[in-house]
This record gives sequence, structure tokens and C-alpha cells, in this order.
Amino acid sequence: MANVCHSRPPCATTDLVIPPTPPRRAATLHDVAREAGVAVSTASRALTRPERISAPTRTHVQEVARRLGYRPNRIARALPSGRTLMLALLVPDITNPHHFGLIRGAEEQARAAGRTLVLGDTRGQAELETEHLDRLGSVVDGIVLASSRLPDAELLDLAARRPVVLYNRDVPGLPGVVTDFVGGARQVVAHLAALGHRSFAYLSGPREAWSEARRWAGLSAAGVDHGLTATRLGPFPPTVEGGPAAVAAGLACGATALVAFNDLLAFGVLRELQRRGVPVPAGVSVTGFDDVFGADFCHPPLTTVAVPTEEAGRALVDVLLAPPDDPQPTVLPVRLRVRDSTGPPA
Amino acid sequence: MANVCHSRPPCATTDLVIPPTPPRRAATLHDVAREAGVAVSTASRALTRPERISAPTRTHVQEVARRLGYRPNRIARALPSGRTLMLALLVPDITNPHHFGLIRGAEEQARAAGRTLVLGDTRGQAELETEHLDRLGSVVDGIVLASSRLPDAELLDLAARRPVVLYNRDVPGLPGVVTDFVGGARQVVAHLAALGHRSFAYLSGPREAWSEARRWAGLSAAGVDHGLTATRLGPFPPTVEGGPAAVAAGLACGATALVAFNDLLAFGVLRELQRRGVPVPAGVSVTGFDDVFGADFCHPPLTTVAVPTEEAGRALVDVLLAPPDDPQPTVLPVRLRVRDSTGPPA
DNA sequence: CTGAAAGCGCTAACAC
DNA sequence: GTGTTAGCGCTTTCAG
Repeated sequence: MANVCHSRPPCATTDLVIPPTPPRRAATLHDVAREAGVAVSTASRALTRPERISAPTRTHVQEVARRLGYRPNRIARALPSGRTLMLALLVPDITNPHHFGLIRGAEEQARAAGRTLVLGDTRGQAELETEHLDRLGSVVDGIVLASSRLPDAELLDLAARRPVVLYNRDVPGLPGVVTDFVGGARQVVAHLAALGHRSFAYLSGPREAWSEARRWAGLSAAGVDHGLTATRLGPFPPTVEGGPAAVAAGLACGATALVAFNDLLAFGVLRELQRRGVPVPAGVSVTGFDDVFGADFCHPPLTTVAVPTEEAGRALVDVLLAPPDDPQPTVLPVRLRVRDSTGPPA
Repeated sequence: MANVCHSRPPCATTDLVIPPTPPRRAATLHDVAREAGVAVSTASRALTRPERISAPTRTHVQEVARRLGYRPNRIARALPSGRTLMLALLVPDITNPHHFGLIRGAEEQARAAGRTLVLGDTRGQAELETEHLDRLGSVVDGIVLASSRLPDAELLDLAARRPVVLYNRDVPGLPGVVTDFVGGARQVVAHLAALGHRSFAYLSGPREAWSEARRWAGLSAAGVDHGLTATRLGPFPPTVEGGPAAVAAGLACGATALVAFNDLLAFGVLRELQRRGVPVPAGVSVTGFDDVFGADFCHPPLTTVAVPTEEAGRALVDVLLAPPDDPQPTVLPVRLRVRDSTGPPA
């Protein structure tokens, strides 16, 4: 039995006899074909294009494949076709609840389209984003980049190689979906104005983030519209850890309302305020952005801007799978969710 | 110029002249080699084993590669070598904060080892887990399965094909790391007993989860040790949505303490209790499991069992990369974190 | 309907 | 050092 494959040594290539014994190593299509007594091309078709094969051969091959425990090698399959049926979603921070909906929505839509979504966390660092892209880029059929920190040029370059869609980032010529930050900002300011505030401090996030600029633009514009003076403080880390520094700065400037870059930072702010014994909203009002998990059970429940993230996730994958001729970014409507962290100024 | 590759049609294979014009399609190693006037193997080595190539050729090839914007095709590279430098981590629920640390730890360790970690969400469904495995299985070099819902046999079968490590699941013969649920349960019960409780209700999670059985085993054992009567209620969905049903059952049985399967369920319980106007811990004590994001700022802050998840993530990847001869599961110590949701019985 | 053969892009012996 | 060549496992013309 010269050509029976044993566990370790690679198979000898000189096959003279057809052995009935299945090889112990992962069964390949060749194994199935040989065992079934057909050509590999026939075996291939029997498994992937059943309609082009006569019923008897088809079932026989499938039976043999099953018996051998054959599993197609996705890598080998992807080489000729160039398609892996995998999509990638890169987020700057997978622990940010804001991305939950995005992930869920994207995954659902991907699955519905017969694709598998793989996730990558870039930690908000361009360097890691590039690394992921290098590794995954040639492996997936398309990429969703959430809040990418990469320069426009690199994004354009990437998009020239394979389908790319952007979330909360606007690069002319590239498709994507963006949150209506400006509208959200206006709603926050209008709410604050209605409450009687005359000014507010914006606790800003990463300057590299495209969304940071959008938020501030909306906030300052709405500020002049409503006659509120807006002060931009920071940047602070967009996490609960950013709280202490943000509170220190916010209180120092005497603001009656603190508008945080996102909910995570708002959570940190709330906690720090509590530590300092500053009552919310009696002493100072606080707002967030995103309406993430926890915003309704923190203390006090947070007034924040809700973003339809699941919808965003679905839209992103849709666009990835069927790129529009006109790459206009879709803009997602948002809604202010008033809870207990905002009230009239002291 | 017969062999200049144009955008669409595949390259003609009969090259007679060496054209100076780089092809517009993604540059391949062949393009680089041709353009640099060397053999593909030389080009390959210049890019991946620089030390085995003379300085002039090496720099020349690298320069040409750069100019052509050459990016190695990971798929093609993986075919002969069988290695993609990618690792997969499949979790039942990516939105469960419990997995954050796991993901972070695993990702860090993977990166340190020069690997890229891809994440998959199985939604706690065996079916989706299988699907992910089919797709990713032959693409990654190893797999971390968190709280797998697959039967032992399938796991064993999978492990025969490629490296697999389990998180919170014990399958004889397979390496993994597990949380010390029994120890955690004992700490919870001891704490409750010290507070003066005489009984408690366990709001259980998915029966299919291996960890569910472990928790209950620890809880009931500790119950007899401390002379507390334990009642197992449920199962309830291990999410905040499970709260109402769990509270209804818990209150109906007259328990003075509610021990939730995990923090997410505990959050839901807290919220439902508040809705019903039942004071915590004055009316009833509540505990969770995991110490996830939010446990310290929910209302009231939750007494729960903290699990060193980042450490788990790192350990998991370590084991994946260097499988131990003896696949004894590593058990992770846990610590009870006492906050404000527990107190003496009414 | 089935088989033979040519690659997909890259790496790795094995020569020169 | 560098070039030649043979695949990795699969899909896909192209014949028969």
C-alpha cells in the first residue's frame, strides 16, 4: 500500500493503485474524486453545481464526500475565484457599546447575503488599522471601515483595490453612511436653550475623528442660533476614563451644562461629578451622544442623542454588496432622548 | 505591446518582450519580478527573506515593488504554507460586556505574536457557530471558542483538524481556560449568609451553557454548606430583557436575595425592581456575575463576581499558539466585588 | 454529462 | 546568490 497517507508524512505522489483506505489527513477534493472513481472536476461540480451532474454520480460523490468528512478548503477555493464570501468590519473600539448595533446590523445583513462578517478592532490607531487592512484586505471581498483614522489618500487607494464603504467618515468619491451629527447637535442645544441655559461647554473627543469636527460644527452653529455661548474643551479620551479631566476643565470654566463627545465620556463625567458631590442636573446638566448600552440605567439616566446603529450596519453592508453609481453618503437621522441628566441651570 | 495587461482582460501568457508599463490590475509578484528583471523566486525572497539576497538586487526589487504598489496576496501565500497568521475568536454574544476583556486580551496577545485576530458572533446558536467555523475554519491558523454550544463530538472533530482552545467549556482532551464558577458561587453564598439571608433564588441562564451547570452546582453546594436553601428559577434570557420574567418568578417564590446568572440579567432585574417600586437592597438583594461594564454605575451599583477576562484572553491565545502536551484546562480565580445591591434581609 | 488540463499567486526545494 | 520548477486545493474552460 505505497500510497496510503499516514498521519504525518506527505502523500507520495506516485499513485499506481487506487486504495480503498481514506487518507487520515484532511480529505481533499482529490481524495473524494479518487474514492468515488471520478475526475476532480466532476467531484467539484457534484458539490458546487449539482444541477450539472447526473443524479447517480452526484449522489455518489456527495455520499463519498460525506463519508470522508470532506470540507472544502476555503483558501484554495478563493484563489481561482478571488472571492471568499467574507466581509470585514473594522471598528476603532469594539468595547464601545455604540458599535453594538452596527455590528449586529452588519452581521445580519451579511449573513442574509450569504457572507460571513469578520470583525477587527483598530483601537483608534491608524497604524493598527493599516495592519488589519494588510492582513485582511486580500482575504475579504469587501471592507466596512467605521470611523477610519486613515488619511483620505490611503482610503482612496484602498478603495481602488476592493470594495470599501465608510461609516462616519466622508471622503469624496467613496460610498458610506454618516450620522447626522449636526442635526443631533442642534437638538441638544435647543433642549439646553429651552431649559434656560445661557452657555455650555463641549467636552471634545479625538481631533483625528471626522465626527469630532462635525459635532463641534453643529454645536457651535446651533449655539449662535439659540444665543448660547459654546466653549470647546479638550480633547479628552472618549472613554469613561476621560471623565475626571473633562469635569475639571468643565467646572473650571463655569459652564452650567456639559455636552460630552459621547456617552462613554458622559458616564465618566457623571461618575466624577458624583465623586465630587456635584448634583446632576441641579448643579450641572450633562448630555451624551450615541445612546449606548447603560445610558438608561446609569445614575442619573443620561440625556443623549440616539443613533439608529443597526440600521447603519445593514445599510453599510448593502452598499458594500451593491455599490451605488453615485457614491453619495447616506445620512442617518438621529433623535434626542431626554432623560434625567439635564435640567434648568442653578 | 502584446503583453501589456489592460484593465479587464486576463494577461496573455505568451510574453516575448519585457514591457516597461506596469499593469493596471493589482500588481502581482510576477509583475514585480518582470519589472525588476529577476525571477519570481528572487523577488519573493527579496521581500520575505531579505538576508538571503544580495544588497543591490534586494533594494532594487523592493524599490520596484514599492513603485508598483505591490501587496502580497495573503490567500495565495497561505495556500502553499497553509498558514494565514490569522486567529479566530468566536463569542456567543459580542455585545455582552463580559467578552470585552476577553477580546482585548486575546487581541493583544495575538498581535504580540504577529497574528491577526478576527472575531465572530455566534449569537449563542450552535447553527451559526457551525457556519462560522465552516467559513473561517480553513482560513485561520487556530480558533478560540468562547462558551461553545457545540456538542463534545463536534468539538473533538474540529480540534482534529486544527488547533482549538475552549473558554468556559470543558471537553476532556481539549485545552482551554475556565472561570472558577464554583469558587465564585461559594463567595456569593458566603456573602449572603454573612448578611443574614436564609435562602436565595438563582435566576438561571441557558441550559445549554456549560457554565450554567457549573454555577448552579457551586451555588447549591455552597447553599448546603452555609445552610441556605437555594431555589433554581428559569431559565431566563441572559440579557437585560430577561429581567421582568426573572423578577416575577423571584418575587413569587418569596426569596430575600436574587442571584442572577450574569450581570446583564442582573441589570434587567434591577430595572424591573425599580419599576415595581421594590427597594434594593432593603426589599431584596441582587447579585450578578462577571462584573461587566456598567456594574459600577448602574443603580444601585451591583455586587457581582469579577472575572479576570483580559488574562483569560491572553491565556487562551497563548495556549492556542503553544498547545500544552497535557490539555488540562486552566482555571481562572474570581473575586466577589461587594457593592450596594446586597444587604441584610428585610 | 464527464474528463483533462491550465492556472489563481505564492513559496520552497533543487539546480546552476 | 539567483533561476527553474513543481505544486498548495480548487474552479473552469475546453474537448470528447
